[in-house]
Amino acid sequence: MNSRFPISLHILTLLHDANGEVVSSDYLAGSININPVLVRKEIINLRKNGFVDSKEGKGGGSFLAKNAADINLGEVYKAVKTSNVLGKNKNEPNPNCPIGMQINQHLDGLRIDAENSLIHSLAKQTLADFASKFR
Amino acid sequence: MNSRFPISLHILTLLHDANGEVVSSDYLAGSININPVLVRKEIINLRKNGFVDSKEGKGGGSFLAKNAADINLGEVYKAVKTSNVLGKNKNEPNPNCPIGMQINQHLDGLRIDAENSLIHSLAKQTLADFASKFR
DNA sequence: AAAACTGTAATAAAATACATTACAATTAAG
DNA sequence: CTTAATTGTAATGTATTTTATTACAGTTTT
Repeated sequence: MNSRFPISLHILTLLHDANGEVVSSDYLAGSININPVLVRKEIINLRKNGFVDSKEGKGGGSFLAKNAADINLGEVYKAVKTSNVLGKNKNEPNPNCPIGMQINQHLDGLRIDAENSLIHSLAKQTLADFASKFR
Repeated sequence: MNSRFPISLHILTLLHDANGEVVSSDYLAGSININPVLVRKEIINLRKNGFVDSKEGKGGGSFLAKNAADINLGEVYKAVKTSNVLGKNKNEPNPNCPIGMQINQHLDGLRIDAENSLIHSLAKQTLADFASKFR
């Protein structure tokens, strides 16, 4: 598992806190404690998903592109998710085994349900809700 | 993300299918298409959790130690889970940043809820239910 | 023109996951 | 009582994924 979700949410929370002011990738990276290049890559994704926008050049940086109340954490999860929640074996199971030949379709069923529950749980909170927990 | 959940569930399904007969790690590995040593390691964990038992020596192998109707998939998940569902950054966020200093506790809150939903979703099915989908 | 940024590619390092080899210990069966 | 089949386990190697680093072109502000 990578740490894209915590990183993205950390970025969004900092941007929310900045109240519309642009924030540099160096500042974000300093709070998260990771390399600024990773932050910029993650911001590309957040931008692609319409959560943030950025300004190039001196004094540039990123800022929220939507109201924090209109970003729910389920959407954030969907925007960053790469791997399967339940894990996935990349070796094909034995097609000559009656169990092996069918298991992937049944595992997929489980995964879809599990992922929906997880997203549903996250979607109960917006970025505004999450940010309001900080004091 | 590793593939311990699919591997464990595959093992359990095969053992269920074997109707109490012992099944060798070589046979299990052949259906899953992974190395038998990995299967044996995974079986150690399944045994530790009371799901299976094994017999050493010639003609040995593993078998279910509980009724398949008494193993729910949420328990299986809990038995194999290693990583955090939402991912976790192992670098400590900046303790001098008001957001950085508090974010982990709030991420933990999210993770607990998300993980509970996921486990709850899996717990709707027992191994018997899962195995009954194969035909 | 200089400075402070973003965007992006390329490469390296570190961490994790999986595979393989090897062999001792156990058990069954002739 | 020897052989064969199996588990248990350690040690090591390989592949994959994740993160970090370096470098620099392009953009914008001052």
